[in-house]
Amino acid sequence: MLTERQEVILDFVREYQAAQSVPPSTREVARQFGCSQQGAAKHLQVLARKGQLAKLADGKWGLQARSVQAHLFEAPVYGAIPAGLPAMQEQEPEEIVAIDPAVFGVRQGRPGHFWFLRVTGDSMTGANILDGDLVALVRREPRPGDIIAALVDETTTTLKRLVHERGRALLRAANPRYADLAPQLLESQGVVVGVIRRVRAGNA
Amino acid sequence: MLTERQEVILDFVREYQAAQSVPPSTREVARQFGCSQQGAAKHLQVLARKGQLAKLADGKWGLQARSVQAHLFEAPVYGAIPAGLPAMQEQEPEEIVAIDPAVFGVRQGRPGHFWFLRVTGDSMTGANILDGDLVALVRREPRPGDIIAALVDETTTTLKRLVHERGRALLRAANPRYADLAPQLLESQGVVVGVIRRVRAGNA
DNA sequence: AGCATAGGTTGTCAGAAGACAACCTAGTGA
DNA sequence: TCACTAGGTTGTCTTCTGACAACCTATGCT
Repeated sequence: MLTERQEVILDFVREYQAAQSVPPSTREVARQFGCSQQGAAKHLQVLARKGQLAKLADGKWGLQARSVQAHLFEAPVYGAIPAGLPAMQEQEPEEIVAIDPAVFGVRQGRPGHFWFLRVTGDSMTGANILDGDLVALVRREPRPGDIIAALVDETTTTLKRLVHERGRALLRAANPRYADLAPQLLESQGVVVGVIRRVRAGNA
Repeated sequence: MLTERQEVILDFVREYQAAQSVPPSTREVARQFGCSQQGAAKHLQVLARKGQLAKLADGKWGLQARSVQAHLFEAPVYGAIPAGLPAMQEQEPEEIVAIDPAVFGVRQGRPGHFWFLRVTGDSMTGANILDGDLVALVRREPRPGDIIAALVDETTTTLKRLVHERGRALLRAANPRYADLAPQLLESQGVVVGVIRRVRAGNA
């Protein structure tokens, strides 16, 4: 639908508006892309015609506050983090949710600091975390008692509680059907700070 | 800290910016309050000096995008709704959370349509809703199987599942220790669409 | 009495904004 | 070949913006 050129210009407007709280002027867009004011103005008009931008109250071309803000509070949702932490940045999130991290007591951090994992399986039902739930995670050093997203076998991510017993670190599921794990190398991808569950009509 | 006059002007700027995505000009503020442009300009400068507003990239006085947006996605959290539904609007929320209702499959609605209730007690632990959780509710007609915030005795709000048995509507707790309720007059304040739980470090 | 603060006024000005007109150049499909 | 679109150019114009200067008037504190 959008050409490449239009795409990058739209991105610029988005970022500018998120940072400056005010859409860029046509001349600023022009300066950024090394073209004339009219060139930029035409692009913005085209983007507006295609529904990506709107003419705001003061005549400027920009995004509605709703759209800008959606990009400010958004946190990525992953289905699983197959490889190590560095790969997280590169991996495409399954979904994006817009929520203020402060709800979970997390101050706005760098990207990659706060993220969500969609829970699969019933290993944490004892901690009232169900299949399909979204768990909020932060990147920080896990403490005993924390529920963490742990990387085992370097392939899959599982949610387990970190416990210390007889001086050893163990991963314990909150479900008696699962045995403890005593990994050689314990890699934590994040510590659970919250749970979000969508309740559908009339489910059990 | 702020005078009355400054308070209402700040409110106007906030609302204007949330609606228009762009801060009002000094003249628009002046027009709104029936004073001169310079009168408005002075107020805005004072508000900026007091840290409530900032001078934005294009010279306008307005709020940062972060602040505007916080007011867009926010939903009220109530501890309990003592009186009937109409009173909800008037009651002061216990807290405000910023979250996109779309996370729970709710399209942005009128104010009062989407709200949160802080759960007290253990009557819904069987449905994995714990004491201290935030449940997201929407105002809509409840269907059998829904968990609803029900008003009983016209004083307190309780969370119960709506079930139909032998043609009668019952309120059933998700905890065997509580008996079913068969109220004469069933008033639903909202239907649960989601749960938010803040998980603290190392809790059980 | 003296002085700072909140709130207000009128007039004027320079700068920056978007818009318009007119024209150029590839590429693409009928 | 013709028409349409994407992308680009240079001028020029009007309108709106925030800012400045200068001054007025309460209130309230010292």
